[in-house]
Amino acid sequence: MIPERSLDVLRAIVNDFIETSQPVGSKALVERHGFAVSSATIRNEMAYLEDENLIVAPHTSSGRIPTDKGYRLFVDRLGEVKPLSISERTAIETFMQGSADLDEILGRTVRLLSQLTNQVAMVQYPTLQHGTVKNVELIFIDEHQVLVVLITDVSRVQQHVLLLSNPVSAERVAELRAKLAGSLANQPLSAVTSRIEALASSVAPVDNELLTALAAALGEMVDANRQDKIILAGTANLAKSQELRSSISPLLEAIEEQVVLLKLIQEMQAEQHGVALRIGSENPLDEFSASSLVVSSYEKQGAEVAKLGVLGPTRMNYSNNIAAVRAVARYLTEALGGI
Amino acid sequence: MIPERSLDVLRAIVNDFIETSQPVGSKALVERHGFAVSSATIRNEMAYLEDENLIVAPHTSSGRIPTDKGYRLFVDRLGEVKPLSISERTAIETFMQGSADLDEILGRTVRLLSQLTNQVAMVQYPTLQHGTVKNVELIFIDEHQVLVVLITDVSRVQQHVLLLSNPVSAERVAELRAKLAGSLANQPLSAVTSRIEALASSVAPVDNELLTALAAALGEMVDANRQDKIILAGTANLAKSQELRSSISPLLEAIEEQVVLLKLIQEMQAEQHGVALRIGSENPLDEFSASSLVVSSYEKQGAEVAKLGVLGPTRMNYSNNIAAVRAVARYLTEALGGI
DNA sequence: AATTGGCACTCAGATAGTTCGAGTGCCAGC
DNA sequence: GCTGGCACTCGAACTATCTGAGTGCCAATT
Repeated sequence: MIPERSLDVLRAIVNDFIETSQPVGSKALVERHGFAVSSATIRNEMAYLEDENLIVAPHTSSGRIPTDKGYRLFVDRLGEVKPLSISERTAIETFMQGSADLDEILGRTVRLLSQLTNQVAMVQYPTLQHGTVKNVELIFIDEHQVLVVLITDVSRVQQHVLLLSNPVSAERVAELRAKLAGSLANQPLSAVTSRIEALASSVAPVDNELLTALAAALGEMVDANRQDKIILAGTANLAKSQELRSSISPLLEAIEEQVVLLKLIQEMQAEQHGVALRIGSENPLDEFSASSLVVSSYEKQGAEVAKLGVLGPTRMNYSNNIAAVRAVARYLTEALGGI
Repeated sequence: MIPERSLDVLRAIVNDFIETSQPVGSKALVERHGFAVSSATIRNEMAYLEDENLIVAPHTSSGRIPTDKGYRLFVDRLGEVKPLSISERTAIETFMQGSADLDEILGRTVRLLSQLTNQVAMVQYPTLQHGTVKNVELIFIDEHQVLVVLITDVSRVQQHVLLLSNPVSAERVAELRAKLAGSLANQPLSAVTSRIEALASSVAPVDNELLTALAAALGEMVDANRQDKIILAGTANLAKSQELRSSISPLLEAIEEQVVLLKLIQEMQAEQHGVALRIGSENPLDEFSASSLVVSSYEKQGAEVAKLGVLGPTRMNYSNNIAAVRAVARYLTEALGGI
């Protein structure tokens, strides 16, 4: 077990390093934190922490900086998540106010999170494995085009235009719409495919092309719900961070390649505070070995729907960012309750 | 007028500098381009070009690099737009194949353009100042929520959820939908607001909240058509360019701030080759003073709908990029003809 | 009049030496 | 167990020197 005072020293080192981004030395530590011992004693502590791989000296006889393991211990045991300031709180509230549309809410959320943390913020679109159909609409555009709109229970609206080689009449579309609505309303998404198949027998053969196209489109929409896109904000913050500057290009590529990022945040499990963390080399991908991820889930009607979080250098203000991510997730959950 | 040989020298300098990104000297020029004169003569030419502000020496006695004015002269008079290679052509064709959905087409387009040019690519969503309404749909979600769907003549589909404080019945919504469809179908977008006002007198006062909300929502959607969003791809390429590296953060901010970027490309006018160019300091914004923009319009049914282009360092391969932007704009126009 | 060879000159970049000081590790003494 | 003291280390900053690519200019050549 690591003694209490050593932990105090580690905490001080992490805090100072986060603030100054300079390796921190024994003397500065004593001065800034009012330790009741001399710098020599702190040096001994530091030697011990270095043995434990919690801190490291970038070169002989310079101050120490935390290792990933050190940050990990810090967030697990030492960081108090400080509550947001009042101004931050009101910022969140005003930011979230008066938006009804899912796209707009998520857009605001991601910008808000980026502003609060000064990091790259990301918000995943709600996934709906266990969602249900609220409504399906067919809209006649012209005789070769029909618009399908799928509305799910988080007020997510998806649309797709069907292109038909055989002409179809507005009446037929209206007819099919009625059948469809009756058959699919309030069904779980997983049942959509089989329901449509069941419908196939009850419609006139002329409508077969339409129905086939419909089945394919709805299948795709349901799939798209399973693993969906991420929206980003504040990528410029990456370039501001000294430590990520050198590796910024592969990082940008990785986060632009949504699949990678989705997989990454998907497999993160919430720890304490209801927030999931990946620090530096804990990330499976090399591109992320100098970055940390702070991720939380948000909910809609009591069910987890997707994740949001921030990405930044390992030298980030964890207390702040954890608090911000948690708060924003909570506000987003709240905002989604209303739609 | 600038003599022919001086122009040859300028062309050689631009080409070499684009290739090597090193200042180019008189000796290297003679060697690489088989000029039939000695390096001393070339030096005289270079002194002349420098007087004309077409090239500049980063420091006394190093080679020269083109100025923005030099690039401008190059693209206006000296660059042949080389046709794309066959492999590039087929890449475009396969890339564009088999997509029906506007979102998907534009998404593919922007990634394609980024790949072809190795720059940041951007595609603006179609704007519809002069568009017409194809269809308006009201979809009953529950008694406090109604979904409005607006379909315009480029198969652009926009949606918005209305939140109502007073409950509304499905029947009323259906009723209003019928009226709405009759009143708005095939009307120009600009007429939407007045049409809705006209409708106000003919509906029961109970529906007033719905109608007001509807008017607001449609107004916003029409507005959104006027100046709409841009999608980006390949931002990682910014970081790869040596010359933009230092100023990458404000640049990222500027392009993430869509409004700025939209305004910028909006006011660019096509020059020769049907492509608009802004080179370095020709851009009104300081953030862009080290970058060039290559922009083209694309069309839908013979009318310009929006723009696309690339952003990169002033030291970019203009011949290539102009060709790529032009070709992609053409293919996109073609692809949009089908939907 | 244009071109050329020649030459002095400039300056960024590389290499090397020096100094400075923040910071360390360790030890003897409290 | 803590502390003051001290020798030691090494990056950063500064200076000096050298090198070579490249220039500008001029007198000689075509």
